[in-house]
Amino acid sequence: MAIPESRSVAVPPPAERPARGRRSRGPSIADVARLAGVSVGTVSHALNKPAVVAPATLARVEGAVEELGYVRNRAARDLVAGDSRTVGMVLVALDNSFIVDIARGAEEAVRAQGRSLLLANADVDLPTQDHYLSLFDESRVAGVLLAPLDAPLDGAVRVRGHGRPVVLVNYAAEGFCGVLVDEERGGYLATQHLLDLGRRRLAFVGGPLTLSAVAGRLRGARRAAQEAGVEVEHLPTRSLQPGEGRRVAAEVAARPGGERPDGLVIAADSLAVACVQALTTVHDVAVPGDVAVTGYDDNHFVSDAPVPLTTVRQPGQEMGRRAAELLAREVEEGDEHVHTTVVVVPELLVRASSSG
Amino acid sequence: MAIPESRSVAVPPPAERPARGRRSRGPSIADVARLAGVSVGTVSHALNKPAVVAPATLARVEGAVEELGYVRNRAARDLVAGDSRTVGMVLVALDNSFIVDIARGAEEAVRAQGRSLLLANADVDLPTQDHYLSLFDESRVAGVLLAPLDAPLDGAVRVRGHGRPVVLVNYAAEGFCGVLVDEERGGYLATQHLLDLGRRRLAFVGGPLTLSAVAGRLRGARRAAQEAGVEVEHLPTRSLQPGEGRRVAAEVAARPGGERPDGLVIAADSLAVACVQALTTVHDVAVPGDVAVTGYDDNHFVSDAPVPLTTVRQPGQEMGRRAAELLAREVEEGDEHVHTTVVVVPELLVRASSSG
DNA sequence: CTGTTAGCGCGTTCAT
DNA sequence: ATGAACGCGCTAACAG
Repeated sequence: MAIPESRSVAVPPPAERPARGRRSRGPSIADVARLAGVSVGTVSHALNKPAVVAPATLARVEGAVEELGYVRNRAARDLVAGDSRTVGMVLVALDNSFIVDIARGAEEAVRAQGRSLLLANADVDLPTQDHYLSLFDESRVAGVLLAPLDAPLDGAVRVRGHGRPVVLVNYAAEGFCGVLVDEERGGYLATQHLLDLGRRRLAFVGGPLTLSAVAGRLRGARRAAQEAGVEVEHLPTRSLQPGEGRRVAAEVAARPGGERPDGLVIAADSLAVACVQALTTVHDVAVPGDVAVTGYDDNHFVSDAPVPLTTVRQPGQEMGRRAAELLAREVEEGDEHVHTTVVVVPELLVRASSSG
Repeated sequence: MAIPESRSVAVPPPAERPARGRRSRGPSIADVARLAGVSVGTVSHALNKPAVVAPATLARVEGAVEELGYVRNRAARDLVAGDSRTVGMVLVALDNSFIVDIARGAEEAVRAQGRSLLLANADVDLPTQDHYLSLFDESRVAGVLLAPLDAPLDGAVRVRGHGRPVVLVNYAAEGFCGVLVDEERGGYLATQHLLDLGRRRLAFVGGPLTLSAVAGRLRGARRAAQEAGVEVEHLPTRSLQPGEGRRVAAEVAARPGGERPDGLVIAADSLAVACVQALTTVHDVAVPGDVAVTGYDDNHFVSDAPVPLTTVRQPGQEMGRRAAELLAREVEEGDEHVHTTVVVVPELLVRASSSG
């Protein structure tokens, strides 16, 4: 009699390893316990408070960990612990040294707190910024540092609403701790400096004014000028790109001598370097002889530029550090926390573009 | 009769909220289920595959989520899923545009894969690099991208040993997928270019040669020269800092006319910009008239430099993208994966420092 | 379509 | 000093 077909078919052996492309889960604390001949509780103790476990068992556990290549599972640990020692930081972009300085300062301070800092690059895209904010939120990080784009803060508000501390860097908003740089003062310092040099026909170059930093710098320039009893003309730009700097250079050079500014307060180094280069090499206007120029940001290249550029340095690293400290405080204080805003002051760096 | 004291003491009410400084855990899926009047399974469905749940219940669940400010707990989700859609990237440093380009390319490609990219800055410190490698390892990320410092790869080897894919960027090592740039070719291109210009007394500036990238560029320079039947002198530097560039400039300028190189292949823009500036402004040596110069890296500032610098551009963004693609493949293929090294080619950008 | 339930890996009592 | 057992929040599998 024929064996029923359904029985004659060999049962496929259980897959030795997971399906193709699937990664195995790796050894767990239970595997370690089995190999070491102890219980999971003991392994956990050996891992977290080695002091309370007998040296002999400790050694056996360590041996098993080594042999198995065991790695602690952070998801499980965080799940039971209910909190995390990781801080998330979302950055508007990475391509300028100011932001990078902020990140480095934050990194240093966060590590000093015994925490770790994970960075996410929003790359000047609001949806991406919000994506990473949510990722950190869902990951239950201890807190979030955000150097946001100049745009609505819905994502940050939501995270904050979930009770997770969020500290803003280089951006002002109600309901958050924040670290700001005194933009107004930066504009004031640069302008004051040109006035001290005896320059009187001043222009502020930069835009659009929807960039709040630029608007602040312009306000500072106006205040300094007003105190000296002179005017500051505003030469607007559509962006902070070098091309706009070259355009302004041409515009300035084209004016008759008496109407041409003898001092330019420029809102960004990118703009300023291009402007100076165009002025000196194509329009035959001397810097600082005919026109003294200040930039803004102290980008890493401006001291090695053709005409080293006088500029306003923003203390990025300090800002990162302060932000991390504000965050730590907020984590510590919980609900009783009251928000604080730290304002740091920029610094004028005098170089050849204005020191003639 | 006196009531026993132990009974007369009012029992302290259970703490309304956790102890000071402790953060509450926030609402869980169970809270949502309770409020919506459904089971946790249904909530999970509503969250993950909304299609299979009745519109009415879906709405109730969404309402409850909204009202409670519920946030998915990624630790728990990853724990049960056993895998993660996050990729970790450890960067040797953030302060140069090449690395940042790599990070941006990687970010873009990783997002396109439906994954997220988290960055960690090692800040040129090996323990920090290893710390973040372990963090990602414990977090069970899908894989790790590493742009490492020029140092032993123990940490990466360990992570790899745990079965987690690690792709190296800008570093060569056995047992890993990697993306490299052909340094030798970069040196060759720059040197060939100067030879095409008719320059015959060539020098290569840079060091130390323990930097493998610098050594490769020098090899390429030597090969190009050999093919043309000329020699390349090596002018070593102790670092790639601008100061060393100025030092070399002085050294070159001090030589008698006949012994002075008429072509400089310089191993880094930082060095080259400083060298050119010193040559032209302090030593009265014309560039490219007396000496033609090439740099390396295409740092963002060299096109706006005094004398715009001819340089070798490394396709950072492409490298990041390729690395992310290699990683995705390795994640996909699991154990059957065989390591691949992608070599991308640099590109010569001719500018004024050599185009006279 | 919805409810129930069994783990995922770990830290933590509480006994022993 | 060690072990057993519970629960963190969630998904998947299955039962209804």
